Amino acid sequence: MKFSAASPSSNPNHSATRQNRAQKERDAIMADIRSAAIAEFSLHGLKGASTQSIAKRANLKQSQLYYYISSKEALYESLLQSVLQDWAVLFVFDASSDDPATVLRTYIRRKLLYAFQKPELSRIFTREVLGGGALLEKHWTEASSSAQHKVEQLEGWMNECLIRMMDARLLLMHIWALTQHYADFDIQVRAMITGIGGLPYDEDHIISEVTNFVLNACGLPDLSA
Amino acid sequence: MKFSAASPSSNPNHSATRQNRAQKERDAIMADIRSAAIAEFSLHGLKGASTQSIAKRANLKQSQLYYYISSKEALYESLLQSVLQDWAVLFVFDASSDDPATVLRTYIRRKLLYAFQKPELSRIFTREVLGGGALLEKHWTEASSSAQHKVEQLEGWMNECLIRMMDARLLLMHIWALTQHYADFDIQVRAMITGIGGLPYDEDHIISEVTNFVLNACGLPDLSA
Amino acid sequence: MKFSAASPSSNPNHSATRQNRAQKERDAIMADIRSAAIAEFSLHGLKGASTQSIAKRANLKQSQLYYYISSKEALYESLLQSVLQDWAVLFVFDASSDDPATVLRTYIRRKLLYAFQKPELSRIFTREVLGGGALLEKHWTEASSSAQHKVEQLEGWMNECLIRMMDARLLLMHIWALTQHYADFDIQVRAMITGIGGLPYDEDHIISEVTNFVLNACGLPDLSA
Amino acid sequence: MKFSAASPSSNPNHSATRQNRAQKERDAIMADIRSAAIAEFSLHGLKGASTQSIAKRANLKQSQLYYYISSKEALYESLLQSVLQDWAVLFVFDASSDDPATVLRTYIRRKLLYAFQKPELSRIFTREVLGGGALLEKHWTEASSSAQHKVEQLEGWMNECLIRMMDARLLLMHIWALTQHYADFDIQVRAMITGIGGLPYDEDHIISEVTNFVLNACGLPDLSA
DNA sequence: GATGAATGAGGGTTCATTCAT
DNA sequence: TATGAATGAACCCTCATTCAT
Repeated sequence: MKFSAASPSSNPNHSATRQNRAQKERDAIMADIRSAAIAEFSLHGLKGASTQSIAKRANLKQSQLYYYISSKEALYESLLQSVLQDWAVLFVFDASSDDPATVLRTYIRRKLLYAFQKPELSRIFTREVLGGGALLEKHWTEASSSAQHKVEQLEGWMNECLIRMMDARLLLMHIWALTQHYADFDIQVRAMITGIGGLPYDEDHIISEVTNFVLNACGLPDLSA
Repeated sequence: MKFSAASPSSNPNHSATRQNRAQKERDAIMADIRSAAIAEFSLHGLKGASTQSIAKRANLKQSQLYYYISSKEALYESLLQSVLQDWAVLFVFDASSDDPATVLRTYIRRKLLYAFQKPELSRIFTREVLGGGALLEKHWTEASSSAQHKVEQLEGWMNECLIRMMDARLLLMHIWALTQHYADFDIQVRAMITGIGGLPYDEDHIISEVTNFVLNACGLPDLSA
Repeated sequence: MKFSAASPSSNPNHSATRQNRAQKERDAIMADIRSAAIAEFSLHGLKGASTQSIAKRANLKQSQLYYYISSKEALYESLLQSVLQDWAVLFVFDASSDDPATVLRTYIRRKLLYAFQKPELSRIFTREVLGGGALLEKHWTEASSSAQHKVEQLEGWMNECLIRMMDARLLLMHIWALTQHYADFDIQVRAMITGIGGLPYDEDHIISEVTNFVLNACGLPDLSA
Repeated sequence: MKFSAASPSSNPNHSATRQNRAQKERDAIMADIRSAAIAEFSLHGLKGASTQSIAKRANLKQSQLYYYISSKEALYESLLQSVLQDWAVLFVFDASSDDPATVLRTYIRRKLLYAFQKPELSRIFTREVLGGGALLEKHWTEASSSAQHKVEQLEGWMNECLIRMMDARLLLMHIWALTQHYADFDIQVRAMITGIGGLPYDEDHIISEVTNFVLNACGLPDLSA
């Protein structure tokens, strides 16, 4: 770094390379820590997860862990922020279409895919919510206005009679509940609840079922059936 | 002790009465403990909740607590069983009617009322699920067959074309997700998510919105609208 | 306790006695802890002293210690307050006399006796001062007004030409420095400083020397010489 | 590195120059470390101060620090020795005069100036003394004989009736206590003690007051008054 | 049955120091 | 020489549970 200005390209700079490598190492370790933390926090929550377990899962000693993080709480909060940031992107209605069915279809699909791919992060969020959501308020803000936006669009469609008249805020919440469910509840648990073990829960199948469920609920009979 | 003033000598049946009263006292204390435990476990989970806080919330000393419970885990498990038992009753389709709309309406109403009245117990269940549900398997069984039952009834309705054709197991799950949501997510958090603070979330309003949502999703247009 | 109203004296009450004994036990243990803490804090300061050592010195396990105290800092602060309270009493000019020599003589004697008897407590104070005295401000207040009082009395004497004219605040401070010295510096260290080991530092001798030193400094030639 | 721009090739005497410079650099860093250590040790003591804070205050990494010191204790001891060496010089009666007043005046002035200029070093000494002074014995020796010397001179004056008759060793100690006080006790703390906040504690004023105090105590009425 | 006390394990975090590069 | 990383001990404190009275 100190030398990067001196010889930018002529000298295949030693220390810069080394630092680069070190940075990569560090990033890799940080990634390990984050994923270990996601696993542990998602299973046990902030209080219940131990830095011990997180360290072990990341192949570090407990004291090594503190070389990379400043505190358990800080680590937790940063993960929480990750979900919220991810969602700030997903929680958006596609502006490229005006058709309610299309917009909702895309929205639900995205939300579910995220749930399938990162169920653990999602669960950290839910756990936080169960605990009262004290930490959420700090990092919310942006998502809030996004929700307001969507509510208005839904209300617009209702006024144009494009979808069934209903409480738009609750509609949004229902979609949220349906999709979030597939992150929070493990395949195994879902199987238990429906009472039939070891089913082939095909993701595409779920996506289409949820989508049709919502569209029908909005008074948009699906053409696929 | 508390009773020494009541009937010191009138009743000759000493031991029986005293035992009776002791039993009542004991039950009252157990109830305190359970409700304290529900509060703490619902907020912090099994690992996160401390016997200390539970005892304090129940107006007991920590050592007194152990006269009534055998361990923190046992207490936790017994609460978990409570929810499951409660649900074994609620998770039943009313046999007195054959009309899908009526049956679903009742079912949803019951489930939501339970969510509104005992959100904390519900949350303990969700927390357990988030943790992988290891303990659930032990106490499931009965609920499982009940679910199977309902799935069959739903499929019957579909075959008779009384409700839209769809994956009955997922339908059941969607209803579950929608209703459970209102137990797990506090009013305050729901407000945050929809982005509008301090709304008057009328319970009847929610019940009717959820019901209409599901009925429409099942292809049963509501007549109330 | 619950029964103390019922039979105040007829019944040699069991639980009351037991509680009394328990209280004594507890007081004895607290005294052990305090004296252990005084020793450790006086040697190593707040940061440097470990709860481990304090516990060991008080014949307790580390976790037992926390049954009696709420935190290391709280224990430390309570000791600090002790000194200040003690001093609030000592740091007072005897009102029963108007003679400067007598008043100063008594004052110095008291201060030195305290230094000889509780040097460790005194040292905790000095250590705190060395660290900047952040905690002192919280518990000061009363001593402050007492100092102001004394300053005024000294100035009164000066105006009446009973003692030499000088900066009264500094005079007070000098007395303070001289007396405090005998608490802070161990006999052994004092010997080192004056360069002669193992002297018979007779307390009465010191008291009279310090007193004469101050009286002479105030322009009050001692009659004893 | 920092010097690579200075004289890259002009001077043929490469290694010698570089070594010279390196030495200077090293000395500069050592000075930084020492002053950082003085600050930290003076605030928190040996146990309480962390190599971390020392390194940071010296603008070094913690591991870099160990190129210059062998251990925290060694660093501490070397500082302690510094004070003692400084004092071996100051703790000396000026031989150019025979007049007690002049000698004492000079002595007190020097001691106080040192206290005002290097209060932190002084405090490290006091802290060590409070802890029992174990480390002091190792590095004492020379100061000891110097004290003995002074005691004899004081006793000489007493025998010649040039100053009041008193315990010479204690007289020396009193002077020491008075002067040391102004190093150990911060202006802020002194203000607290006298009960009047934010006063202009003029150094010259203090020097003259302390001097007069001692001279009067020795039976040498000051002429300045 | 109730209470204060005991206990050993564990949890989060910091520290002094060393090592490899 | 400088730097990030490693390490094991220590530190403050809390916990679940048991015991004696």
